[in-house]
Amino acid sequence: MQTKQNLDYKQQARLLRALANETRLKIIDALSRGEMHVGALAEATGAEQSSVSKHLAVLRAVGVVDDERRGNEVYYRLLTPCVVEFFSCALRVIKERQA
Amino acid sequence: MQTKQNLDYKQQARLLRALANETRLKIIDALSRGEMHVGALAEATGAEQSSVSKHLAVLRAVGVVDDERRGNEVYYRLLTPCVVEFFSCALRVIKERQA
DNA sequence: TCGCTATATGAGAATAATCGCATACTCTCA
DNA sequence: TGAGAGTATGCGATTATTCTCATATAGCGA
Repeated sequence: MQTKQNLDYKQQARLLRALANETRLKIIDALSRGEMHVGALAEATGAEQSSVSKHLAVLRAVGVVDDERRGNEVYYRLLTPCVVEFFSCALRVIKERQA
Repeated sequence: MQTKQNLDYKQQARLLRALANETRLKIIDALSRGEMHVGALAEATGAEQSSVSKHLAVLRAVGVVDDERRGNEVYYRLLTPCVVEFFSCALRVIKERQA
């Protein structure tokens, strides 16, 4: 029998994989300061539009972001701000490693 | 010029990639309850010894775990307990997504 | 030293992630 | 309806990740 625990590991890994990309981290960081549309995110991250669009799809698939079309543009926002807390831990780990 | 920010994204992504694997999550979870040697981790995770050993190398490379040999066995322990905090957020994201 | 146990490492195959380019889709406005 | 802007998607090439099996290394006790 597949335990509930195992399912959690699978889903957690899936979420972490979604976060484990430099461009997606930049996107999340940008969105942590407020919603943005795709073009602005492309500019903010320095990545191609189609690439940003794909990264956003990954983040949306795991429920980290949300999108809303307004006219021609599609605005994205961070659904789960606690994701940003990840990074304070990440920075601590990185700092400790350097020490 | 490569900014400090960009380096941070790169390192954060590296750390997240190290965490983004089901078996490694199981390992971290097991270690959060106390140090364990490789064989015990293999049994706890249900993965092969050589596989566990490689996963441990990945975690060690990013500074999340530490190892110490005692006789024939090598004991691993979690260096950065805050990593476990990741998961409360992860679970929240997953729960919110299901809602 | 020899045999045994525990762990680590290497090679190769299979799978997954990423990127760039081209193109399709969607909405607005004239 | 047609043009143009903004966004999404499909495809192929490249690179990264993961697994398994075989082998190497390290320490133990006889």
